[in-house]
Amino acid sequence: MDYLKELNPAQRAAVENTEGPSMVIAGAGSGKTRVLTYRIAHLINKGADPFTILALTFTNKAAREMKERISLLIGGTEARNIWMGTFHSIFARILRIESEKLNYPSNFSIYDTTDSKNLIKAIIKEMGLDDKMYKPGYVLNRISSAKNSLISAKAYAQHPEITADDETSGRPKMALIYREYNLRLFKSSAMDFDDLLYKTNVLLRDFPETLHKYQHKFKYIMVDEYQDTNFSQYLIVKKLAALNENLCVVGDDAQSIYGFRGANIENILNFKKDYPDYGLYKLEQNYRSTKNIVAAANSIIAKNRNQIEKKVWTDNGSGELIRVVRSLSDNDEGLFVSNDIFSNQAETGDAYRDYAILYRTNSQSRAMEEGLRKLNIPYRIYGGQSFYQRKEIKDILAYYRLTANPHDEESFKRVVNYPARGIGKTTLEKMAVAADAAKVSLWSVITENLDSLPVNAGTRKKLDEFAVMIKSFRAEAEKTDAASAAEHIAKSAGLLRELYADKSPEGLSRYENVQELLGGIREFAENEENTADGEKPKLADFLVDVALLTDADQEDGDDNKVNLMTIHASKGLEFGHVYIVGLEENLFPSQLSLSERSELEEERRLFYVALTRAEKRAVLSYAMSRYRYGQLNHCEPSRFIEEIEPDFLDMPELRSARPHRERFDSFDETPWGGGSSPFGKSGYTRNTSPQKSEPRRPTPAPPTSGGKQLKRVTQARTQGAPDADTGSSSADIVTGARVEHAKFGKGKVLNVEGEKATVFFPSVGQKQLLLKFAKLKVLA
DNA sequence: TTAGTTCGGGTTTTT
DNA sequence: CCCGAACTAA
Repeated sequence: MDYLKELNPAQRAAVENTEGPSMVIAGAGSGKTRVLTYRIAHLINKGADPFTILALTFTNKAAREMKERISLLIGGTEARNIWMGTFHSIFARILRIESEKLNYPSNFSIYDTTDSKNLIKAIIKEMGLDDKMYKPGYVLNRISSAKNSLISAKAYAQHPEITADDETSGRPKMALIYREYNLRLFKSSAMDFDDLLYKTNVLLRDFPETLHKYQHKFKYIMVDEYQDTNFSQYLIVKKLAALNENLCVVGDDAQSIYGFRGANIENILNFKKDYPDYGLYKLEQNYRSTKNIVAAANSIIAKNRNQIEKKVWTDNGSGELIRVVRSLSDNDEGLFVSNDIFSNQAETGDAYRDYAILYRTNSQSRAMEEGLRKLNIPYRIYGGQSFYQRKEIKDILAYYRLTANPHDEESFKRVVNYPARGIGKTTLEKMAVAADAAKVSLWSVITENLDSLPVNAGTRKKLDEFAVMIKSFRAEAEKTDAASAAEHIAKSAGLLRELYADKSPEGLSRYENVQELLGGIREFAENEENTADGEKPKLADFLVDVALLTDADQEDGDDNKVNLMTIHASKGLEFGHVYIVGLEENLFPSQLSLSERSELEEERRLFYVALTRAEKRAVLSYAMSRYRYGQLNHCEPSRFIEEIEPDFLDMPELRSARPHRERFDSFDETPWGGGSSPFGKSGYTRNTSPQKSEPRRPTPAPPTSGGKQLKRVTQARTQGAPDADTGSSSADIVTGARVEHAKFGKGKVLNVEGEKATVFFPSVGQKQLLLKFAKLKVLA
């Protein structure tokens, strides 16, 4: 029991009180994972059977890491038997066991978001609805929210408020789409992500003996990241825990960032209603970050209204102030951050893997990547387009899925004519009509009713050949292991040949990706953990989990690389040095969150999460202009920067000058700084400014004191590659010069300020252009 | 039926 | 700017 000594009193209480309901409120960096792992280890040490422990985590990766840590604590291989995983993967597993109760085969497919959207798209088309009104993404969101609130298609159609909503928004057919969508999923023997939870609820509701079975089985239940659970998940947990009530939920309301996906903070706030005699444990000591970071984070989260009272504190040193830096553009931001990592790394000797760049949206990674590449800094991007989302991977997996479950409509449609075998749109439409009329799957149409399909003999033959091929794959997959079957199918279907033929760089990378997938399957097949009764796993076994894997679940490797990811993806991680980039209004907080207080608060929690990832150093960065839809936009610094107690910030540039005597706000009409604006001690410039709620920030101050920031930016630029070829050197572009622009035609330069020029074009009027991007040709 | 091209529309976050 | 979808030519 030595390990108990490694815990502080609060942690230890949470670990030792294993009986009865308890809630652990764990501040950022307070050793939440430690508590969970020690608690489970403790249970096992006290004699609990690992098979009776259910631990629900947010990601597969979290589950895997926790298992490893538990193994280290208790030794042996027992940890392997704990039921630990994400809600989705654990209940998919249970649903496969109990599938026949729900009239599903155990090898049902799992549709990912893309599959779901495609299906909805097809339905909307078949119903002859306007796809501008009924956007697949919107429709899926709506259905998803319904499912996560356990509202069936029938209940949806009868719900007065919901239908009224749909009516007024001009989408009266929503309920019908929902019904048809479910029907089609069922016909395909498929479930979408939300079904995995929804159907589990149905199972536990309609089959009391099954509920009892699992209530008895799971004597101890633990839920990580409880603040991110939705109603559907909440109810599953409540039902399963009802018998023993040995339920321990762990979370932090301040880190709830999945509200958009139906997560419900109320679950945390309401815990005491369901379990009045619960034990409450607050972990408030932060072991991760410096005092400055903890205090800054506290000051930010204090702006939120709804929260459980707690005070996170730390014994760690004060550390550096949090630096705030500004760049001219998104590209400059990339250069600055890379440069700063480069010099800081050289100075501290810390490993590259100790650095993270966090952003709000995936699209921001590009500018960062470019900067890092220029300095030859190794980096790794998490998320973005997940490996499993890539077209070539989805294609090959569709073959595997179809092999395991030929009724899978989305997989069928994806591969029936890939590689091209002359089965085109027209044929597919006829098949869809036939399938709908007979209320069967597309597969049934070509295997059972092919003769009645109104197509010519040639097409019929092609369809039959396709069916024969898939059947042969099924036979192959039955008798050999996953790796051999996977390779056989990839080859026989003509996929590998197709990809190999493409010698373009993208084609090459697609081929490599497929090889990587095959390698992964080989590894899976050789892994002893997956062998059952001395037999190597089958292809179907590989497919069970693959739909639920995401990029974040891929092996980390020991690569020493700078980490790039969205803030969402960074949850639960920590890094010595954290750069939070793109801190601009409308980006972070996102434009879409500004209308509602609750959503703005979620953005703020997101910022809190980002900041609390940092151990010793945090840098906040924003740019003054950024490309969006290929267009340059002016940006304002994020309100979150202002919301931090200034005592914890090192923010020279907000008090000092912008580079040169630049004046970005175009209200100022004076061409070039004749009066050289005396540090806009408000009053001068405020006239036209369309003030928002916030007071206007004091405009630029003396050029001289801006040295620090200025130097960084320019240095970044010079250290990067020499200016991209703009046709003519930017030196020629001076005030008064006549220039030509590809789009706007001829114009006259009114003003040049550093990177930026104001040019007048007779065609479109006055334009602000960044010299680096606008390929201006200087006319004699 | 397919391949190649233009066109229009879209970026929040993910199991 | 980048992608997919619709459109157009073989």
